[in-house]
Amino acid sequence: MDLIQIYECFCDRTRLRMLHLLTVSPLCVCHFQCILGEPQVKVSKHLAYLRSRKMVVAIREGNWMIYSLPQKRASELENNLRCLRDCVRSDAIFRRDLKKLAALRKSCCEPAAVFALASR
Amino acid sequence: MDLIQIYECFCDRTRLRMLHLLTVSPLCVCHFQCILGEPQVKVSKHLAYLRSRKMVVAIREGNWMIYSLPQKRASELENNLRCLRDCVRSDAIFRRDLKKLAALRKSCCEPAAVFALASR
DNA sequence: TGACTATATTCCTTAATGAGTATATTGATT
DNA sequence: AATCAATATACTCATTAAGGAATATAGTCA
Repeated sequence: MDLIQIYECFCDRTRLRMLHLLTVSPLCVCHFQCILGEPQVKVSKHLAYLRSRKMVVAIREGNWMIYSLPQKRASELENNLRCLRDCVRSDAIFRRDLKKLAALRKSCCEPAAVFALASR
Repeated sequence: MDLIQIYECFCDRTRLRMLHLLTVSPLCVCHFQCILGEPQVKVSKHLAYLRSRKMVVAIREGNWMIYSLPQKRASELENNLRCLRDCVRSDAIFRRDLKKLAALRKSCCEPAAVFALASR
């Protein structure tokens, strides 16, 4: 994997928050919409961007698309994701994202099956 | 310091190589030209880009401009620079850059005073 | 089949980026 | 003052990015 591509993916705040969330659990589009508070188009397009660069993979589950980090990740990606988590540990927005995610995992509407996949 | 800005600076290969080199030693424009094999404009403009985002600082030394990482660096920057060095440890281009730098430090033409500053 | 839900894609506009060419600036030297 | 060396800036062009609005697609369920 090309380092530059990783940084290109990282250099938009929305994508950064998405990737950060994906380090915790696979998620579907509606989860992102809900947690990030961003419109569907925006979420969907950023996911397409990430997908085209092999930073995430997607599988369909009925009506839902479940996005996750690739099973097998280049070490550069691993390193940078770890670094990211480190850097945002005390960042208000990223912390709130994690909280919202935790809440979703309990309360969740529908595609709760998603979270079963989190056992990677 | 804003994480996004860091990644924006990181997402061009020339800038990435520059920052990587600066983790070793302050350097002037002509050093970058020589090590990277890129024309003066390109080097100069990328340095301006980095400077405008506070990723590097510059001081004048006669005809030369000496660029270095800021003395006091945000922890995010430190983390990411460390991560970068880690990621490129076995990368051919980055390794060659380091070799060329080492060579320059011995043979160097003129603004050798630069390297005295490396004792940070 | 037809409506519905979740998601993706297209089109458009605006702004930013990267590279090259030419030119300007600034300090040093004679 | 004139010249030179090192570096910076302005201008132009092509490419990419980001967002919004509208529309398309693909599964699901009655």
